[in-house]
Amino acid sequence: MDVRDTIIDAVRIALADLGVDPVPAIIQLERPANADHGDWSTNVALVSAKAAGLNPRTLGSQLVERLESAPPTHVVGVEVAGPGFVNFRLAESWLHDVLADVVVAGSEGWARSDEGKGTRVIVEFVSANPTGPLHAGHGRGACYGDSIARLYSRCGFDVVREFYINDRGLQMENFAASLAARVAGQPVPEDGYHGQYIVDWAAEMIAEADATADPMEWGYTKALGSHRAALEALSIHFDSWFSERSMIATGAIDDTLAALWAAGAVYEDGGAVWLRSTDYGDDKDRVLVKSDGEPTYLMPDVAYHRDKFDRADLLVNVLGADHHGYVARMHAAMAMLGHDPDKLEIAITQLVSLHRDGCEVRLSKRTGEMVELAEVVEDVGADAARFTYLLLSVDSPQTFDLDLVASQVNENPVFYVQYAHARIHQVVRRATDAGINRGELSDADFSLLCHSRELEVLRALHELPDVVSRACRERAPHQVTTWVRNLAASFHGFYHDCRVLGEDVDQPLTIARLWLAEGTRIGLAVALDLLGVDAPTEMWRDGLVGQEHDPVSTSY
RNA sequence: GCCCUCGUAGCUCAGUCGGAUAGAGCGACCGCCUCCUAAGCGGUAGGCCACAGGUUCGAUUCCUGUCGAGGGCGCCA
Repeated sequence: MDVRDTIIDAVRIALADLGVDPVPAIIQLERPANADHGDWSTNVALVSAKAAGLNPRTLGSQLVERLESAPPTHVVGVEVAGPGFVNFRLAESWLHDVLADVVVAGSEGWARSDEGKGTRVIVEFVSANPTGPLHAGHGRGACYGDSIARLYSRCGFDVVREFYINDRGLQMENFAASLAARVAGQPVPEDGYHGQYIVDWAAEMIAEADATADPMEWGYTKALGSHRAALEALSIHFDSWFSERSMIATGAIDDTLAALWAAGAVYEDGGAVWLRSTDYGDDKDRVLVKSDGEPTYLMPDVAYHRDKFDRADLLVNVLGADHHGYVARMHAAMAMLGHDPDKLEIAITQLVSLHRDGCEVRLSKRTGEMVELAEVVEDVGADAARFTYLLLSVDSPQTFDLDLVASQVNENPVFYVQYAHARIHQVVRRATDAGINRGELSDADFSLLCHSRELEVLRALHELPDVVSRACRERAPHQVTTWVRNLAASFHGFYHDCRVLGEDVDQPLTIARLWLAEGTRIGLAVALDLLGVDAPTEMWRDGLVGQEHDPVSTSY
């Protein structure tokens, strides 16, 4: 049982004994910023003062009296402070119990939960049109979407990663026309795609000497292949690629339109079919079928989401901020089809702006100015790219300075974290060489871990389950990034100040510290896995290769 | 004009489910390798948490407004 639950239960009983009615449903217990305020603190006396008919300080004092008479496990001090906070001081033994919990759970079990209770969730992300390569901006949504999928999995959801392919419509036609024009040696149409890649792909098409190839089909295959390759380079794998065209074949689009008519959700005006999205808070009604009889992008999209609701309990879409306007209309459409719009969660990522040579590069396939995602990954490496994309909250716009990132690859915080992991493996190897093994958990004496550096690492490890749970709930993988940087910092501090091996370290302490390293390894492994970043067992900086090390392993 | 996100140290950003003295990295300055990888550790300097009101015992955090930045407002996607 987590020490917090023990304390909260004791507080609840004490409040009831004092006649506080009602006892608050939620009793907040938090770790004070200031160590002088103890290990854990509750504001319950401030919150419940009115219900108790006492001033907060008095209620706090009475609580302290009660709690001191029968202190919960690990609690060695209770006091009232400030305006009425009740602060708990704990014996270090509570952190030693945490370490035991961590190593018993292992990297499979620690910070894994059942919160999702098997809820089926489809995370749809990237979903870039197959009209050109992915650019650096797509990388953010790609890494973000994959990481929240990992978080959902770890929290007990049943997750499908899905890529929706807009493989028909006006943009596809423009793309095909652009490709065809280049193949024929003619200028690209005004509203076509003007990127260099069109030139390159046209040349490839000619080189393949398949004159009969349909530019749309050839280009579609080419673009999708390039998407897969770029994502693969980031270790992002989709479980499902859902084709817009497939819904024409299955009749899903027609069925959906019929369902909308039946629900009174649409009307005809000026030869077009409109969705009554204003009934559900949208700015204006939206066209589903154009007056020329062609569907807009929205029509198949509505059908697609209807299909997803047949397959899952919760839909999560990752979209760039430039698609924000889409939220209200899709919620409206789902509500009108009888689905709970709250089960369609749309995560908006603020845009990535790219700088190269000191200038901003606008990312647009249509104008042709772009930096390919594959190029970024090649330049900085998959781990640095992923970590960088997941460094910030997606609510903040991100500036990616290619020159800076490329020149400072070795200063990327990802290496700081990975190095902590590599150090752990290194010290274990050294211990093994010296004939020292952690042995059985039950033989270790964790009470020897009382250095402030050691306790700091243990406190960080204790936080991980909460961090993961919250990061999942808030769909905020950057919280994991922040946490793992902090764990790495605590570990490096420990490693610097506390020697694990050596003649001046008693064997029981060495053993206890090896277990601490193992606990840290588990924390790093769990967090890095959630971020999709490798946890290398060794890293050697160029030029620092020791003679006992194989130069081949210099890049981890 | 309306909608979304944001405004925190010189720079890039955490923190904000309301809590006690607001943090990190980079940059600047000063230190630490006879010792498990110095890809490491420590110290100093640096803040009207954009501004103004409101709610509260308590606001950087919640609400309203103002200013500023980015994005959106198409029978494109």
